[in-house]
Amino acid sequence: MLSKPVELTDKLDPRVKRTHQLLARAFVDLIKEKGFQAISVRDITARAGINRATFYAHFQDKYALLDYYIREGFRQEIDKRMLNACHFSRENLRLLIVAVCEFITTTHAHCVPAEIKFETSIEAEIKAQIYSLVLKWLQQLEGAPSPELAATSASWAIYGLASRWSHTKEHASAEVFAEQALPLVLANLSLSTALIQNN
Amino acid sequence: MLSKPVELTDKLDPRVKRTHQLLARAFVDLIKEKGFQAISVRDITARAGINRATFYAHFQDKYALLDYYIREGFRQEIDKRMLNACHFSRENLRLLIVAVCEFITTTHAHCVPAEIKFETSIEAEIKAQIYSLVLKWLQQLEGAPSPELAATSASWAIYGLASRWSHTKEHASAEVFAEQALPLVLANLSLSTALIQNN
DNA sequence: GGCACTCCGTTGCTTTAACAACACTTGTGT
DNA sequence: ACACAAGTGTTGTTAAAGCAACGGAGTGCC
Repeated sequence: MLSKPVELTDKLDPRVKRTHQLLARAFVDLIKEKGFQAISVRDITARAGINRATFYAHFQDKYALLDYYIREGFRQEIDKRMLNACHFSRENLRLLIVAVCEFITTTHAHCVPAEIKFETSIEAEIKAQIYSLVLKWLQQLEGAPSPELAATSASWAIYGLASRWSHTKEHASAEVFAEQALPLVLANLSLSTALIQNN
Repeated sequence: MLSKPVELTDKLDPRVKRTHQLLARAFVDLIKEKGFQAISVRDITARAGINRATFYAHFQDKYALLDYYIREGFRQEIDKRMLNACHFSRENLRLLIVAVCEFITTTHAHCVPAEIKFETSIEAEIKAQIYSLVLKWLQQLEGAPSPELAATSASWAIYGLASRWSHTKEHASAEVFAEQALPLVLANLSLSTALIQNN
């Protein structure tokens, strides 16, 4: 169990799915109430109606649950826009930026201010997922030089831009911002525009 | 398991509680959509995310689930008004009538018209619970003659009145109706008014 | 210091749920 | 008449969750 908390969503024991859901729901509720640091594993399991020993059968500690929750949340944000099934395009890259913006704002709504663990976990997880997604896109193109470097710079740039956007008072909509950010990210990708399918 | 679906609410395996809840929730949703008759056990378990074999570990069939759902629903309606913890009084009897009215209206909201199985199950279960509650009250008084007969007539009268009320177009509020019905029920109880604590 | 308290992470054992498979009944249509 | 689907109950086996209990670590308190 400890080896693979990687959700395949389908074909997974219904009991496991339920336990994860219940824990995650109790977790976010408690975070809204007390903040992440103040929460104990006892709190989470009591709220979820799950035995404490069962918690440890699924997650190493509350930090692992946080990571899991963030990972799954962002993955769903990606799936919702069907970006995993798609190829590289200007439009899909734009949607990816929007997805990052929206995920950051929704998680910030839950997070009591200045909980660094929250921020750093989000950053690491989102960048990792952006990286692997963009890398997959670039590898499908086959004309791109050093896709690893390009994916790295893209993931950092996208997260950095979205983070700055979210911390800006009175920021524009995610859609508008994405249009602004898009050329910068495309530049970072250092792709000849010929490779990019418009729309 | 088949012997005791009597919910004690507390001190019950969390897994059992969850299974019951999930089944009940899926059940009412499906009733709203298709009506009771059209539902199969497969439908319920599929919707609830519960294995079909597990269903049969808890309930004999969908009729048993219906009974369980009604029983629990009305029991909660009683608990909500703390009538189980109380003694007999004019006010508590009034609250009991209100509880019956409200329960009937909420369940009718779920029930597609003219499903007799629904109606008859509700009637039987509610009357039984009214009976045992009123009987307990009367036995506490100790001055009441033939409490069994009195409780029987009260349960039939209360359900009958409430049922008539619910089927009347443009009926008054349950509170108003309860005030009307109260003297009739008290008469049925054939108690000397001296025994009744006012409020 | 000693004491009470709370949380942590883990263990052995028990209870419950999942799952696949089975024989059986009840239509439905061709 | 026959296959065919779809639902019903039931079974044996396996995996997950519950549970009580443990030692250990930190915290406050007198």
